[in-house]
Amino acid sequence: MPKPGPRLRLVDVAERAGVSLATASRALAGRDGVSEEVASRVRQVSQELGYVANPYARTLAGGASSTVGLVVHQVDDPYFSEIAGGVIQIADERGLLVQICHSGRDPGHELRQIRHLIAQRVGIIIVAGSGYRDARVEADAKAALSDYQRQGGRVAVIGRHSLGVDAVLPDNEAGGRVLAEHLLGLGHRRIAVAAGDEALTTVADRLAGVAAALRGQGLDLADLPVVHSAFTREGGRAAAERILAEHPRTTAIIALNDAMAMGVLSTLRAQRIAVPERMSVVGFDDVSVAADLAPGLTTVRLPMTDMGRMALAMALKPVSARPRRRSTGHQLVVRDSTAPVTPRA
Amino acid sequence: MPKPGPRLRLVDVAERAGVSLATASRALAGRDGVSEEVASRVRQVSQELGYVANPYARTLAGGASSTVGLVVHQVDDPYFSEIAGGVIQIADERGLLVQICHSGRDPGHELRQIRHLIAQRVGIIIVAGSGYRDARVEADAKAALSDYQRQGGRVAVIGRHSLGVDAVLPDNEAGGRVLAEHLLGLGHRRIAVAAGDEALTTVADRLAGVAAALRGQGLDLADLPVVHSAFTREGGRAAAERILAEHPRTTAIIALNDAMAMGVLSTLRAQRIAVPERMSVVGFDDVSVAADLAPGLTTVRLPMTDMGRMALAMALKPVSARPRRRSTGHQLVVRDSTAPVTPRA
DNA sequence: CACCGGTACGAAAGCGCTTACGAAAGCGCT
DNA sequence: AGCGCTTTCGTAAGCGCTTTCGTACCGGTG
Repeated sequence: MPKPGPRLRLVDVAERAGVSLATASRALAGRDGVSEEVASRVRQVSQELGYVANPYARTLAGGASSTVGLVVHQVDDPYFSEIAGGVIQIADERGLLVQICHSGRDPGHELRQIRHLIAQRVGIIIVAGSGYRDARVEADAKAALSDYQRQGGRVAVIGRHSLGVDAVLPDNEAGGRVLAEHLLGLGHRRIAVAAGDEALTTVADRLAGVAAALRGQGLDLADLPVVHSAFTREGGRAAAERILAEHPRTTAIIALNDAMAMGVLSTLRAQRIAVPERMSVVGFDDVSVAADLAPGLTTVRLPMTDMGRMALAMALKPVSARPRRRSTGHQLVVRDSTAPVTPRA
Repeated sequence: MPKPGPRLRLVDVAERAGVSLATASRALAGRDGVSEEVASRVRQVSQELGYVANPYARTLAGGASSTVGLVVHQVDDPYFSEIAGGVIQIADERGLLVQICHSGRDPGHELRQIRHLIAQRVGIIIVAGSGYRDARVEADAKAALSDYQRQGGRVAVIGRHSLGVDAVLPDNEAGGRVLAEHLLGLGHRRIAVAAGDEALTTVADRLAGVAAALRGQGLDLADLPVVHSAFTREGGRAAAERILAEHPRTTAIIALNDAMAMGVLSTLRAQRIAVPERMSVVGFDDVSVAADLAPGLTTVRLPMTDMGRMALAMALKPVSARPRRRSTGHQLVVRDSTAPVTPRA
């Protein structure tokens, strides 16, 4: 919108510095072919005048777009907003701008967002959040992104392995196993799982970890109630209600993320079921509020902020032949929502 | 970054539709001077080919930048991420992109962010979050924004009244009053306040509301402990610790936002002080997790998502001569963190 | 039938920047 | 002194779009 106005252009800076437009451009871009003396003069004049390049002109002319597009499932979910916080930290340091797009947990919309970012020629795209088990969905996204990379775009994903690009990967399976082992170690056997949308790979992976831990004790996940519902607080509430109704003797609930765990806790509170005395509950992610719930939630910590930082840092590095993968640590955080199983009345 | 590549340009669409570049541009922009027949043909071809305009070229050529810059104090604070959610909803509907900038609660950095967005020529700027009581800070921000408006930029602010632009304003004072009245009504007299950064107008306004309610009962805020600390969970913890140490007979704590309330609850839990039996606690904002805390937090609800939506909608409307103000509703939500005062041992 | 106002379209001029490409100047060498 | 090389800088050609201006053509009028 802003009309041309009397805005400062690169020519103005160049004039004031007594050099040509081209030289000024080179000097500010830090390319060589400019003597250090001239370069520093240009930089200083630019500083004094408070010059800021017009990014539209810059990008149009073939320079790098300094915008990073971040695609998340849901902006107001703490898991994603903590990741966004990390991305924004790095972006701020490098003078990049972050555009956040919301896919609303709809793979179709997500693909549209990605395509739109590409068409917009943002310089970097980061896709955060679980992949989908539907191979078609993943193939479409992969195709769009590798096309984009071929044109020089930078990409990194978080928590998604099937996209053929640099990825930051938490070990969801190990996390699930740790969680289940913790409960098994406390003596729980009647364990139920409040799982998120079945279509998500993250759900499948965490579930696989749970299954592995159970097998270690000679148990089979198939014998336990696994209720799939939305990967949100609301979904957690719904899942807990079903678990309580259909499997009243359950002594522990594994929620596959903290949002669901919060829903589970809320249902338990509503039904006046004491946690951890009558029911142990665990979550996954350790979003920052998890510590402040009552009882404090036992969960597996993922370093979301770092994950965001790592993803952007990876995307910024020179592209390598084959996709890099960095796995994040994870760590069981035991708080007050779990306790040894107690003999029931 | 993306190299020119074989991307679809407007010329391509124009050619395929058998019209000139200029006509195609007009047709897609919906300006008149194009027959409906030609216009719909162009639109259809564009659709078929999946054409997306290059926003850099478009903006450079003087079209409206379709980016909205959203400046918030802290991205990973639920208060702001819920606002962001609302902004993004509207932006998505209109095909706008949202750039979120993080000021880190530093007025200097905030001003830099605003200036940067202006220099970038984003079409719309939304500034969310409390203003500062320092007149210089507000004057600088106001100057930058009105300059921007003079050049055709659209602006709206949320929760800030001194910037001379369209604003969405919650009634912080009334909210503070309602909160204090609720506690007074429950018989509390030894009330402490966990207040945020003194430099923030929001803190001052909410405090003024509390003071007004107290006056209604013949009490004076100056006689009560008001502990200023960061407007965050961490700040809430610190404030609660000081309150407990210095005023052990306190029976109720007013936290001036939910983040602080969560910190307060966390400290109380650590010190094994039962809420609401031995201490009532109230917050402000009703962020979505407030309902899931234990005990459920009594607080004043602000419609954050709507506020984000309203702000963008206002900014999008044709500019009016004088700044518009829309006030938001607020509503006391009583949950389980407050109870009648009980005689102390 | 010449004339005019209006509408539908095309040609071309930028927007502010990056980046070939080429010119000029400095250097060491023969 | 003359040659080729490198370094430093200026000239100019776009990037893909919007928009001004001008042209062609329409129907209706005198």
